[in-house]
Amino acid sequence: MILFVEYLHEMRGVMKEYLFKDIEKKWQEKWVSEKTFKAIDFHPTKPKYYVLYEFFNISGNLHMGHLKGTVPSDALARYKRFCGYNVLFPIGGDAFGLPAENAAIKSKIKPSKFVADGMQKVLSQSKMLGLSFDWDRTICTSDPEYYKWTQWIFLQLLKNGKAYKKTGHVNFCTGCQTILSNEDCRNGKCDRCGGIVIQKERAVWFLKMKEYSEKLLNNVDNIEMAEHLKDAQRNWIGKSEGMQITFNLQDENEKNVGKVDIFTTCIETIYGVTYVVLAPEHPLISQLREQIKNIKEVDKYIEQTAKRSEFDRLSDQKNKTGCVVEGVFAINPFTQKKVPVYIADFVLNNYGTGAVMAVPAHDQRDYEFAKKFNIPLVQVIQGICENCAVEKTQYLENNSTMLNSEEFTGLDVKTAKNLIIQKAEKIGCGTKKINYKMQDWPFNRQRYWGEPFPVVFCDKCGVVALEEKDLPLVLPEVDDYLPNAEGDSPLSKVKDWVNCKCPKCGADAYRETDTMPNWAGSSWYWLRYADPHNPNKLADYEKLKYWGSVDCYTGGTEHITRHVLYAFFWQNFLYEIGAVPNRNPFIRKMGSGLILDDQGKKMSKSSTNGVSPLEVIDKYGADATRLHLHFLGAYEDNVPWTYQGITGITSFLEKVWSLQDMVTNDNSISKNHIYVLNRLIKKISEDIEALRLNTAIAAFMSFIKQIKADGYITMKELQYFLILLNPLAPHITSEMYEIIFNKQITDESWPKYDEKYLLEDTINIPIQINGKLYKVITINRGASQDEVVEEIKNNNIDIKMEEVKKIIYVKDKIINIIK
RNA sequence: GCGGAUGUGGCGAAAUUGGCAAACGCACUAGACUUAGGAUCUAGCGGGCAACCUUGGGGGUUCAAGUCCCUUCAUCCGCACCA
Repeated sequence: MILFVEYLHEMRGVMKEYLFKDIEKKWQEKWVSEKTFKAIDFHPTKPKYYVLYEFFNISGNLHMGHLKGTVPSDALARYKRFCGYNVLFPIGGDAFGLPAENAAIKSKIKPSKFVADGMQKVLSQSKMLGLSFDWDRTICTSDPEYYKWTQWIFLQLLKNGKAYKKTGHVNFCTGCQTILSNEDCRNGKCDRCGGIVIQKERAVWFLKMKEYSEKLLNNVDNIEMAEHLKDAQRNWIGKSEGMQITFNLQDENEKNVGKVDIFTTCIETIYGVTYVVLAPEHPLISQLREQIKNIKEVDKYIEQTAKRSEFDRLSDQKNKTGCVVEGVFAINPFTQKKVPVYIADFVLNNYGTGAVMAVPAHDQRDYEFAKKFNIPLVQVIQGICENCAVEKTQYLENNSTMLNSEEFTGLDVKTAKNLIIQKAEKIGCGTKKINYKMQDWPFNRQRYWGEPFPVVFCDKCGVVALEEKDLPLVLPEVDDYLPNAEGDSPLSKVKDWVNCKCPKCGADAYRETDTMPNWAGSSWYWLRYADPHNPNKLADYEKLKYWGSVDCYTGGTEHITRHVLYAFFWQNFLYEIGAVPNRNPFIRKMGSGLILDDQGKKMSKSSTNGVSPLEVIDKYGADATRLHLHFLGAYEDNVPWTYQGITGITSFLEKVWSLQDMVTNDNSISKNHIYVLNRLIKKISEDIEALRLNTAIAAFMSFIKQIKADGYITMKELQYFLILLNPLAPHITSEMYEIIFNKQITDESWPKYDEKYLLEDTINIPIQINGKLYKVITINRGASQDEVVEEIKNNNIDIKMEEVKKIIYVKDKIINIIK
């Protein structure tokens, strides 16, 4: 065989050394300057494909976690381009809000400067990874051109009654000096700074997210995503079906003094109610001050509760506290019997109605509380439990018999439940009701670095929205932007900015001095990429229609119950006001695993255990870094970072490079390689589509092994191989393609495999005897049982056919001989 | 407490519908080439001298189980007094 390499050597001199630094730099510069990966709006022939990676949080350097998500999406984007798609693969920076501001404060640099520098830094670092972003679409949430539209969306929310300001009890982070949403709190601590979260009364902007619960659940159903992530979202939204029941309230003299609504999912236990509990913040308390005989004691308890941090309340679940409300009784609408009323902080004011009917015989929490306060219990459903309640799971599972429940006594609980519901509806004391755990979204922060609210407060006109033409309302540059101890926004000190004229009546007015949370800008950014520089609209409707929903969205699983739910909410809203053409923002969401350090701890920007990707790139090159990290484990799994094994990757790349020395001038696929090559095409296509880079890399290695053993690769085979490998290792393959084929690899298309070359004509088939492996023989594919048995005999395998009871033969798979 | 996952060599990990467990790589061992080897190449590499045994443990279904069912243990993650 004539080695093509001899010809090549004549043409271009001997094969050069693999100098990854020069090669990678060359291609990275070329891709940027030639705009190789520009997405074309309304491409005349190619179908669109939208790959999105969560944009960078501008609070530090690129870290390993970013590579975990960006590299597979980059591979997918490159693969889809080869497949003939017009790919949109954009990037940007999430630069407003607490993370960026806290990082800026820490490094003692003004947030605006910190963010501008940070943006440049992460963009240039992602260029060093060879990521194929469309750089012309880069956005940054703290850029006025961008946040103009964040403010615009807020205005639409306000105009459509989805935003309201209300004084309420909210999570307040003692570290960040600002209110937080429920989504920002973990175990009573701030998710950003780890500070203790307490409850504070404050005037807060809320977005009516709760109203969207059912639509969000619908989004969850319609997204392609790992089931456990969907569960996490459904769990967060927390739909539960039950009844809302009204209890009348009486004073000591049995005079009606009001009523209280309670929510229950266990109406079947209505005859077992022995007390009612209100949340300490429940408005009835202040309404009934005159009737409450121990109001001092009650006030004291309420005060105590307010002082307790959420963390204390949660860590003290076993030890229930409460206070009886003397002088007020609740009347069970089914029995007309009166039961005492308590307040206790285990009842949450923001769930259901903030009041519960307590059934100590059938609810463990009620049981513990009743025991502590010596409240009697009445068992109404059969079941055995010593020193505990007979709970729902038990009695429903056994469909137990009703007790002490008037006309329902003796029925099974499932039948009784339905009849009790009917009775409640008939006597008019209750209706079926669905409750959601998810709350409205507290949407302001008392911090400097965020989108200013486009509203003013006017003594005459109240809350007045700015006119759209006056957007963006630019955040003023100030010197003193640190949060203060009172938790007021730093903007309140900027008098000439705060004081303004009412856009409606022209009178003196003042601006909202809180800013929007960091989640605001990220709740719609994927839409902006469709039309990132449009000064007149958040994005042109036709362009939004063209680019459609994100086909594959990659990013961290920690955002599943926050960012992704906010994204659903805003997209639903924007769809309803006709601003966007789809209700579902994302078709498929892939949650990436974490990178762990050698202690098994998460490696992230905030921890000190991080290994910088730049350090690895510098030492081994971008292609090697990309391959190594993804060879360590599957995309959705957590993987421990290690340098161990990176030599396997570098020697693989050396072998790839040395294919130049083995290429023949044959422009067809050789017989020896036809099956392995076709299988490789299939494997790589499927693996990239599923973001399984680890097994794809293994397949490339196996292929190379075979090529090395055979000592040659044809031109055609090498061409295919380089295209297949390009999405994972773009630099080396681009360079080799140019050297050998004198063409640009990005102009090529993805090789197709032929079904008929996936299976070889002869196969190895294991022979089992009584289910145990005995020997492996080689037969023709599709051989019949008789032919296989014949072959076994020919192979001198010691089986006496008269002893054989049964033969189980799975064609082309296995033969099991039962003796 | 509720929900979810994971458990496979010395290590990272593979394994369509149940069908040859350990692909691919690291580490390790031996050999070759070398002045040299942290380079390269070749071979070996779950355990056991063997028959055989082996996917956290125990049980089951099946001709056949890492995969399905029951049970149990361990680790990790999410939610957490949600009425």
